[in-house]
Amino acid sequence: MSRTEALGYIIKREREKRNLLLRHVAAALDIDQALVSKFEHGDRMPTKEQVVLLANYFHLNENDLMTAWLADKIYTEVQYEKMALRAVKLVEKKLTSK
Amino acid sequence: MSRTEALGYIIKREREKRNLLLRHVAAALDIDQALVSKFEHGDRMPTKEQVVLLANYFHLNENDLMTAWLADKIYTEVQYEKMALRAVKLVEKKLTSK
DNA sequence: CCATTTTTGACCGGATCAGTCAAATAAACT
DNA sequence: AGTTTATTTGACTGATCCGGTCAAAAATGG
Repeated sequence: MSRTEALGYIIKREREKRNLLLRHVAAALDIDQALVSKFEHGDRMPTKEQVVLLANYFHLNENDLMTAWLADKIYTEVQYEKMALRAVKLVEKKLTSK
Repeated sequence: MSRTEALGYIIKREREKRNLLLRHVAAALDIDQALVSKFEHGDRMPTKEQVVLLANYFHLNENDLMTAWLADKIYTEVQYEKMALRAVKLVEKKLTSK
């Protein structure tokens, strides 16, 4: 139970919109349905490959979903850090000038 | 040999400025001197506790060094990702509105 | 050269994390 | 109510990641 996950919200919303069961998504990714549930709740992160599969399966823009996934990973890493915002801004600067 | 590390540059510069040997820093942190060398080259990351020790040892601002350390960790995670910049900006937004 | 310092590679142990299974809980339907 | 189906949760596992060490190799410099 973590609940900070953008990707989780996205795929859960999409799944419910299409009236699909966890089992269906799980079959498409060839994983346990419990794992899909955990993706949606953010207590397991999908692999990069699974993000691509999820995007295809739900007909979502791959770059958008990948961005959400990456952002979740970063956020998880820095969320309790006092210097989080400064660090993120520093990285942004570095990426921009690359 | 990675060379993207801000923290590594900082402590190496500081160490040389004060004419200290790796062995001295290593003793202060109670670790192998090889590890300190790797910190400087960015192929091992110090722990959070070690960052504090390094800041104290070199009389550097702890928040500054911690920021560099965090930024290095983030950058390492996203540097080869196409969506890195978008993700980082998203995290920044989330941190700002927290 | 020789002594000292730094760097590098191989390896180890612990932590982390995706993944599974089964039990527990929650929805949904009759 | 009870029953079935769907979801969530916890415990556990195996593989990968990463801090750390040691010793050898490569620099540095006197």
